[in-house]
Amino acid sequence: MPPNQQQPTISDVAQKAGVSIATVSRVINGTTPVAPETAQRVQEAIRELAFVPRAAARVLASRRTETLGLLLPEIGGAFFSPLLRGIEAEAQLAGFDLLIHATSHIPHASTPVTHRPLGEHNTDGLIVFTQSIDEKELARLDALNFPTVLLYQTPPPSLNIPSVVIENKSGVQMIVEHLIQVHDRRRIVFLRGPEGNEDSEWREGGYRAALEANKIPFDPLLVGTGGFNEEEAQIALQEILIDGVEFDAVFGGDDDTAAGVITALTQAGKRVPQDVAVVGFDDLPIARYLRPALTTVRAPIEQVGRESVRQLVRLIRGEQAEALVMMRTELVIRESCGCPPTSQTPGGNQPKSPF
Amino acid sequence: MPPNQQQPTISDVAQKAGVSIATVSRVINGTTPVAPETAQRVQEAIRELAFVPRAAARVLASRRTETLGLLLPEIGGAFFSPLLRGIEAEAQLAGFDLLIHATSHIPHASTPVTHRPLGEHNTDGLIVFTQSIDEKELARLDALNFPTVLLYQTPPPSLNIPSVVIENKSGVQMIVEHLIQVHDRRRIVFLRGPEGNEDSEWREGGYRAALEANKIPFDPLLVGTGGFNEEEAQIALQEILIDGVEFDAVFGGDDDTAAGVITALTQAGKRVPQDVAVVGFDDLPIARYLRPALTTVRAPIEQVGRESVRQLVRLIRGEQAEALVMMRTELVIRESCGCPPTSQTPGGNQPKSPF
DNA sequence: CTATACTATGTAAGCGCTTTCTGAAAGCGC
DNA sequence: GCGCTTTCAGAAAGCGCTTACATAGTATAG
Repeated sequence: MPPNQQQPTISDVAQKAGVSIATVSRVINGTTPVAPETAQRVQEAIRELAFVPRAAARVLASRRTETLGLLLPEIGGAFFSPLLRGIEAEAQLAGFDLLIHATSHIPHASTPVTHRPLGEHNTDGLIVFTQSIDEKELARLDALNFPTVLLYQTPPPSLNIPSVVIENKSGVQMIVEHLIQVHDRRRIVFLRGPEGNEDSEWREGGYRAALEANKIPFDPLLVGTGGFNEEEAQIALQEILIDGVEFDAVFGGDDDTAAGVITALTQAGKRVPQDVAVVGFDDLPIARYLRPALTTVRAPIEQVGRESVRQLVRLIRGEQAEALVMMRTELVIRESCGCPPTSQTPGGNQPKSPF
Repeated sequence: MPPNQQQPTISDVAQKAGVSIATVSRVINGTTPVAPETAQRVQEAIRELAFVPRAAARVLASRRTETLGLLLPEIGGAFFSPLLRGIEAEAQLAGFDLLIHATSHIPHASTPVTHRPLGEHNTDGLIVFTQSIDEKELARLDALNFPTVLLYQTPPPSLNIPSVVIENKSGVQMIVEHLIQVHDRRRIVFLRGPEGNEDSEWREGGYRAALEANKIPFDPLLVGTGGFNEEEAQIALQEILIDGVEFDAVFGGDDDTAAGVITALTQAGKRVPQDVAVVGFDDLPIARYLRPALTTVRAPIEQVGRESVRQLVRLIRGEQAEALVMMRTELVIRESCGCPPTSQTPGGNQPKSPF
């Protein structure tokens, strides 16, 4: 059954403490000094009645929601754990609640435009992950001057929305040059991410730059599409194998891609890294568990999340935010590139959940 | 800068459409039939003004938030990805928004009791993950008759809150008996989860039941604490090795524990599974990547999430919810127990993220 | 001792919706 | 045509807070 007893309101507290509701409000919010003795009485009344202010009423009256919205294409997947952790932690630090919405569900045909799950009507600002809303909606938010920060995506040219991204190109260039210079690989396969994914394009840029810097011609036969997805990558690599294309290394677009690649290679009887070196991008937890352990580029996912909240909070406070924050990436050498195993404790370099 | 132009309100729409605000409200909510022609005019006005109703005002007036709250001890960690996915998807299906809050941050000393992040003041119901709030708060919610569902935790005896859990005991018994009967192991280490964790207690029950059913005496020397955490488990197992306790198998309390165990064993020069068989619980994505691939118990984490939302929605609608839903678990045989490798595609049995 | 300035608190006007109540107009049977 | 029901729409009363403004009481200065 639904809640039966009527919740206490601010008037109940006021009555009990023998003050006006304005005073109760002031005690709760600390907006205006209240005589210590009065405050004390109010606090007691609050405690005795177990009074919790109705959020909707505060929001309506104050026009502040104290809530941040996060828009994602989906919420599962290893990638989102550290991202969510960072965003949640930083939001909490700044005193904001977090409302999360995954956009990629089948929309009910009946859903009217008026029922937007997240927006200016219920949050103070929005963090928008790449590929979660369309450009039109983005333009609307921009026109409204509504605090918005993009994640893993730069704004469309016409819009002026701050964005937080990672240094894809130089990170990829580092790792591909490692394959070329340290391991003497020259026929390096690259598997792209999903269509239209900005990270993927930058990573391809890094890949090409590395080739060029080492005077290796770009060969379109060596490029496939792994969709940043393990199964898709596995299939893509199998096709390349069937086509008989020769190669001695693979740069998967991300770690999931690399995982699929390793599976495909192993199944085809190729040894990793002796026959084919494999490297990824992201340094997800699985990178350490793959055999051989995956050489990859560490992207500070949790930090990216935190940073996006920081920028958003600045926007909400009416301060200036950085137009673009690009987070440093870092080469993580393990074994799948052909380097010898390190003495590093296999299980000791990532924060883990107790569950 | 903050939003500058004033957002349109329901009155603007009413004026533009030449009707009263009541009519606009009726068109938006479909609560009362409105003449098709009038509705049309209203819809147009809404579109032209890009009107989105202020959530706070609706909530305040209607006393429904259409929002579900999720309370977690923390939000990172591989375990939470499928859980969040399930909860988010099902909440969306039921037409609820999702407000998420991780409780385990360092609370500001200044945080007043009146600023509860999630509760009856801003949600229609709460999903409470184990170890995220204390019994007192739970009792308060129960006394309020506020729709609440427990996750991975049964209610304290005095309270009557529905709860969704997994079948720990029989799952564990299956896997431990597999070690005993199929692989002839008799000295099996068990590493407990965090103090007070209910799952861990049930898993210990399953472990003991398996021993008993096979007439193997329980040996306290074989029990340690892994805290459902990779590093802690690694250290715990190292200590058992140092103590010189003899054993031929390990049941980690969960998959993370098993990962730490495998690391510790490998470092100590033990072969898995020849010298020591290792099994886990949960079937997290990493289970497939460990070498040897981890034999474990599959817990339908995503389904648990979905089910908890379903129960909660029933509660919110004033319907009866199941006092306890216990989800089936399932044995997943891979290689770490000593079984031969299967032909199963290593990368093909878990939904994965494209990122 | 009065004018001035605070300080602590109360009064009351909304915030933008939903919903109950009411009434006008239209449809219906006879 | 007359009273009845039915349909559609408006008026207005809140929902439970915040906050601008008013006011009483008290301290400070001249």
